[in-house]
Amino acid sequence: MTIDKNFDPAAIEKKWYAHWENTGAFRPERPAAEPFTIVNPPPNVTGSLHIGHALDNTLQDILIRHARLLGKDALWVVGTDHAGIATQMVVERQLNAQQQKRTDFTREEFIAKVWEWKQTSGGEITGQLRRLGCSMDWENERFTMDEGFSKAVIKVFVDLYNQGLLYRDKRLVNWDPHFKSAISDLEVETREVQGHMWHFKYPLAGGETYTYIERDADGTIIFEEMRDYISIATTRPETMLGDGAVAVHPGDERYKPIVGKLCEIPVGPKEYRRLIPIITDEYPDPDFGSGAVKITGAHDANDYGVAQRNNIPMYRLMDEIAAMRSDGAPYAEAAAHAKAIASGAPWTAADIDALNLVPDAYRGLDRYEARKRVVADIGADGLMIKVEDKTIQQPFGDRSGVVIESMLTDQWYVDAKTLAGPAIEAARKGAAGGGFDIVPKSWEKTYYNWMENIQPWCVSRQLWWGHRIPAWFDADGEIYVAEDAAGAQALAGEGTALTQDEDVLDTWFSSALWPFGTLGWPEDAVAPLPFRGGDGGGASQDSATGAETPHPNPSPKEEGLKVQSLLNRHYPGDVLISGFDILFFWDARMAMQGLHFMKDVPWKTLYLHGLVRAADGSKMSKSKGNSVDPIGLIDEYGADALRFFMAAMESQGRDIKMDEGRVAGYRNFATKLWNAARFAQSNGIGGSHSVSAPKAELAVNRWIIGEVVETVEKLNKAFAEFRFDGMADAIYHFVWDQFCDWYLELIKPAFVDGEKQAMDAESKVVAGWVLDQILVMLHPFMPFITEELWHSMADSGQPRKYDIIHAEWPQPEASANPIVAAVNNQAVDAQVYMHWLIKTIIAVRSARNEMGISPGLPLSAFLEDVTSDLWGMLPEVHSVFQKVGRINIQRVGNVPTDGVLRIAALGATLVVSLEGVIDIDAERARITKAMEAAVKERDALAGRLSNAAFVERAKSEAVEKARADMAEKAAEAERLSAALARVTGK
RNA sequence: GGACGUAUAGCUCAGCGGUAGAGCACUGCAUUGACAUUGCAGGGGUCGCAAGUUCAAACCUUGCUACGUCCA
Repeated sequence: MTIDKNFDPAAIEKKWYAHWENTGAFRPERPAAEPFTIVNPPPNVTGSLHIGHALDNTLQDILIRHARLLGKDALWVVGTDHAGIATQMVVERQLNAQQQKRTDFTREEFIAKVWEWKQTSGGEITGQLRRLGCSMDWENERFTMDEGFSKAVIKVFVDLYNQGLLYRDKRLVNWDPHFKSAISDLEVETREVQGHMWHFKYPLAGGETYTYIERDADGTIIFEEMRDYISIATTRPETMLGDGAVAVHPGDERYKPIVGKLCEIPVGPKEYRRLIPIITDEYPDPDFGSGAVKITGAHDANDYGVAQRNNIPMYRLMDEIAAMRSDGAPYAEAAAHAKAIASGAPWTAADIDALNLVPDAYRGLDRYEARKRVVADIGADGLMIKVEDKTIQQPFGDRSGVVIESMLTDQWYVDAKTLAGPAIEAARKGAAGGGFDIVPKSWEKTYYNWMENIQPWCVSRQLWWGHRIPAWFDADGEIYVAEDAAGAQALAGEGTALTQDEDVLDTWFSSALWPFGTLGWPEDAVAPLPFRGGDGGGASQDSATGAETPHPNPSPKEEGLKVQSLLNRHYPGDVLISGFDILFFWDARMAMQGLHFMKDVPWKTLYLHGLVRAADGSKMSKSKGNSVDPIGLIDEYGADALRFFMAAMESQGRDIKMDEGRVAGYRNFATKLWNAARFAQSNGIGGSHSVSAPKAELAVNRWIIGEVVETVEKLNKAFAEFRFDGMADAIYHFVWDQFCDWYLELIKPAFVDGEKQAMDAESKVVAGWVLDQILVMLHPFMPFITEELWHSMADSGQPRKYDIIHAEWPQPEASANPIVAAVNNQAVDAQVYMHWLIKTIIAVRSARNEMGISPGLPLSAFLEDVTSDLWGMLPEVHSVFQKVGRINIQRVGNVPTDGVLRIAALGATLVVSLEGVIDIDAERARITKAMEAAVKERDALAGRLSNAAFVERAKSEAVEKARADMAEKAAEAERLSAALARVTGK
C-alpha cells in the first residue's frame, strides 16, 4: 500500500480505532499468558474529557499497550461512575428548564428519568476516550449503578455493618445547604475569605461582678477593671443562639473568679434569655481573642469536641438549607426548656435536637440575614464591644461552591481507622513484600499522614440518585441491615412495619470497590476453574507464526479456552494511575476495601501524576476560561501528538504546564516519521520478516542495529521506572536524530548524472527491520500512525499477519553482536567508526558554513594520519562523504598543502582542497578557534590528572577516562596546531 | 503552625557526584531527489543565595530566599 504524501491523522485515527474495537483487539484473550491489569479511574458519567483525563488515560494506555506488546494478557477495565450529586444536578437542571422540579415526582419516577438521561446523554466521555486511542476493554464496560456492581456495593455495606465496621451515628457533619446533603471532609475546600470578628459582652447572671486583671509576662498588672460580663469573640454571631456554654482555658487566671458561674446569651427577647455555664477546657487559647470561647456544639467542629467532653447540650439552629429553624414549639417554650436543662434537668440528645432555640423573630431567616439581625440587635442593646476585620478560614462545598455548615445529623459512618491499618501496612511493605509501591515515593508521607489520622468516613448522602442504603427502621427506630427488604423483614420478624432508609451511599463508597466489583465480585469470588498454566510468558514466537514464515507478530488471541474468572486472573491489578488529587478520595479507599474484602492489595504499584496546568501555571478551570479542550488539540494536532506530549512532559513529581507549541512539535515528529517511511517505501524498503536483527556487514547497518538495541534498553529501563518522559525522549531522539538524520541519509542512494542509483540490498533489509522496531517501540505512544505505517510498509504480496497492536516488543538479544565484526581481518567497532564519521562530517559542514562555502559545492579531499582501522572502512567512507558531505575522497596522490581546509577529528585529519575558494584569514580563525577549544579541554583534563589526590582517590574508571580523553584532545590539538602552522606559513 | 514539592538557556522542562542537555523561540545559510509540519550551521546558562562534605558539587548536607500545593 503506497503511503500518501500527506499525513492526515484524523482519517487514520477513525479507521484504526474502529478496526481495533471491531476485531476485539482490546480484549484480554490470552489465557496462557501472564495477566496484566489496570483499572481505569471511572470518570463521572456526566463528565467530558478534560486535559487531566487525557494525561491520566494516555499514561495508562501506554502501559497497557506495552504490556500487550510484551505478550501479556492485558486488561484495561473501563467504566463510569454514577456521580450522585453531579448527575442528580444535571437531571434536575433539565427539569427546571421545563418548569418542573425533582419533588414533583416520586423517587421512582425521578430515578427513571435519570436512567433515561444516562441512556441518551450519559457517557460522552467514553467516546472521547476512544478518540484519544485508549485501548480499554469496552466489552466489559461497567457502571457503578449497574446491577452486578450494585450487588457488590450492597454486600459490602451489609458485611461491614455485620462486622461492626459501619454504623449509624449522630455526629457533626459537613452539610452542603445547596445539595441538602452531608458531604465528606474531602469534598470540603477551605478558603481564606475576608470576614469579621465581633466582640460581645455576655453579662454574668444576676448582675454579678468580678475584677478582670491582665498581666504581662513578668506578672506585672497591666490592666485591671471591674466587670459584670465576660467578653466573647466570634466570627459567627448567628450561632450564639445555640450556645451551650462559655469555655476558658483552665490555666487562664483572668477568668478564675467566674468559672462555674452562669452568663447570659445577649440576644433574643430579654425575658427569655438563656443562661449558660462558664466552664474550663483545654481547647480555648488564652492568647486568642479574649481567651473565652462560646461553645456551639451543633455548628462548629471544635466546639463539638468541647461539648462532647463536657456534656454540653448541642442545639441545632438551622434546617437543611441553612436557614434558621422554624419548626417546633414557640421560642418562649423552647427557651424555658433550655433553661431547665441549663439548671440541671435531665435531657437526651433527641430532646435537644427537637428543641428550636431560634427566637421567633429570626425564624426562617437565611443564616447571613440572621447574622446581620443578631449583630444589629446586640449593638442596639449596647453589648457589642467592637468588631474587627479578619481573614477567616471558611469551608466551601467543592461542587456547590456554597459555605458548608457544620451540622449535627444522623448519618452512616465507616470505621475508616480499622480499615486503614492494613492499607498502611501494605504501603510500608511495598510490592516486593506483598503490598504496593507508591510512585513517586514523595507521596508516601502524605499517604501515611492522612491514613494515620483518618476520621470516620461519612458515607450517607441525602440524595435520590445512588445506591440506596440497605437499612430498614421499625417504628421504634430499631435498625435492620440486610441485602434486601425480605432479609430485613426476616431480621425484624413477621409483621413488623419497616421503612427503608431514604439516603443513598457516597459515590466514592462504590468506586472504592472498582478493582474487584468490576471483575465479577461477589459472584465470582471463587474461581470456577484453575489457572490453565502453560508457559506463562506469553505465546511463543513459534506458536504464533506457524511453520512457513517467521513473523514479528507472535501474540494471537486464543479463543474458546476455558479460563479462570476475570476476578481470579486480574485481581490484584498491576498498576493504578491516578492524579494525586484523588489519593485520599479514591486510591486510599480502594486500598482499604480491597485489602478488607479481597485480602489483597488492589494493585502493586500506585503511580501518582500531577495536574495539567494552564500555560501560565495556574490551575485550569472552566470558570477562569483558561482550560484547554483535549479534543480540540486532537482535532488540530492528532491524538498521537497529544499523547506523545503527555508522555514527554510526565516526569515524576511535577505538574505539567500546557505548552501547545510542544504538542505541535510532536505532530511534526509524527510527520517526520511518516515521511521517513514514505522515503523508505519509495526505495523498495518493506516490512521486516524477522524479529531478530538481519545479518549486516556494512558499518552503517551494524551501527544502526546497535542503536536500536540501545534504544530498547533505554525504553525498558524507563518502563521499569515509570519514567514516561524518559521513554518519550529515547524513542524521539532515536527516530529523529539517529534514524532520520543520519541512517537514512547514509544509506540514501546517490545520484549519478542525475540518475538515482539503487539502494544496496543489505541496507534495504536492515532499514526495513529498523523501521519495524521503531513502529513497535513507538506504538504505545503513537498507536494510530504506527498501525497505519505498519500495514503500509508490508510487502504488497505479503500483508502483515497481525496488527501492530499485537506485535512483539523488540528484544535486545534479538540482534546478537551487531557492533563488532571483522572487516578486512580487523575488528572494527562500528559505533566508534560511525561516531568518527558523523563528527567529521559535522566538522566539514561547520567549516563550510563558517567560510561561506556553499553546502552543495563539491570538494575533493585527502585523508591524512589515518589509523589502520579507518583505512579498512575506506570504501564506505568514500561513498558516505560523497553523498552526505559532497566531498570526493582521493585515495591516491599527494596531499596538497596549498589552499586546504584541515579537519582533525579522532583518528584522522581530513584535508579538503579548497584551491581558489579558501579565505586564508577565515581558515586561520576557524582552526584557531577549534584548537583553542581542544587545548582548553586538554589542559583542564591535564590539570585534573596532575592532582595527586584525584589519581589516588577517584574511581579508576574516572581516571582512565580522563587519561583517554586527554590523550585524544592532545592529539587533536596537535593536528590542529600543525594545520594552523601550515596555513599561517603561507 | 505542620508536611511536601519546585527554583538549570528568553519560554517549557530533562539531568541529580566525574568536561552543562532537549523541545520551542532566536541568528545565518539551504529548495530538481522523503520531509519547509524540512535540512545544515550557530548564538545563548557564574545550574535561586550562602556555608559545608568530597580529589571532584547543578547533583550530597545544612541554612536562607522566592513560588506552589496539601493538611491544621
